[in-house]
Amino acid sequence: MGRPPCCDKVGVKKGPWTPEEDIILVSYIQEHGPGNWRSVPTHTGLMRCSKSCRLRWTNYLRPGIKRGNFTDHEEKMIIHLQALLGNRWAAIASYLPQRTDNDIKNYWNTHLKKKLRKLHTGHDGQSHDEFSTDNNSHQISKGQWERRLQTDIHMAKQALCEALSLDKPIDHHNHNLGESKPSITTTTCFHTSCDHQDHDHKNTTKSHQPLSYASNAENIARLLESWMKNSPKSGQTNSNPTRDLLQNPVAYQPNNNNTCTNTTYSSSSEGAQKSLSADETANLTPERATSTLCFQDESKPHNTKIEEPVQAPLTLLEKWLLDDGSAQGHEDLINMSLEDSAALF
DNA sequence: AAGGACGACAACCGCTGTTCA
DNA sequence: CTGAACAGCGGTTGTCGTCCT
Repeated sequence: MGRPPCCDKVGVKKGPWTPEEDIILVSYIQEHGPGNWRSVPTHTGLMRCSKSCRLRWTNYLRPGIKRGNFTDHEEKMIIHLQALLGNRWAAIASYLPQRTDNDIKNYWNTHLKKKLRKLHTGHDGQSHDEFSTDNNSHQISKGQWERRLQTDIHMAKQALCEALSLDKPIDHHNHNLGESKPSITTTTCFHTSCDHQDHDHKNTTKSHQPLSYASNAENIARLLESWMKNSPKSGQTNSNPTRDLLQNPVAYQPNNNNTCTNTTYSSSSEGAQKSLSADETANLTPERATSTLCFQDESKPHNTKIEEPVQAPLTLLEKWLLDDGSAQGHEDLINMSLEDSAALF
């Protein structure tokens, strides 16, 4: 009955990951793709819990992750999305495909919370901080839940309508939906979202680099750099894929690798997609649809169920999601003042 | 220069919903 | 149908680096 245990707690290593472990993990995922985390520790010999492996991959090693400084644009996105969605970091992260929920959460807790508190204190001299859950949550909770309920109903209706209109032509921006393998579009997608996100931040050089696996190679190169510093000789134990990767990262771009299919790698950015419901996906703007659809995860079967709707019932968000001229809506959202977003609650 | 305070971030913990044997 | 394991998520903690006194 049931499944075999995930991992026995005895002898499981904790704490920071070493570069060696990272490389082992990446090598393994290179060959087998993400997913089936349970088998990862046994197959790799890593003394880590499968959960830890998954987290390490999703939060740090997977392709397409942008690390380091958040741009103003991203910052504004986070602030407004947090106002709309609350602390639903995964949902927020789905709007920032290159950032992980953990990253966003950390950034919020360390930077933005403070920044906003300061800003609010500066405004009227007293700190009524809607972002510290203590003060305001009681006041807003009722209305918030009512709105959420309304949205749930609305989204459910919408999903039903869409489900019933089967002959309805597929939305122009969903042209990728039927494709089983997103393939090289991953790169394109990243470019698209990059270009959009960094519209006004052209001096953020890294974000314009080709992403797909190259981005991961960037990660690996980084970790290897420190690894080499620490223990140069241990590199000899690497598996071939890793060495190949290090010597020729381009060879590990999805198209060039037989064992690692396009799907495997483009799918590995599950975090980017995971929180989007079918509805959301269906209503995405072209660029967002492209950038998210190519993150379909093979390890995570197509999610046909209706996930929880975005609990941002607000016309602005709906407009953003639904409008043909979504770019404008997007900008509206970004340009919305903090007071506006706070006023939504 | 020392050490305490603080900030940043990676990783862990615990809970919940889903999947599978 | 049941229960164990998986996967995902948000909150919290631990550790390391930097700043300040």
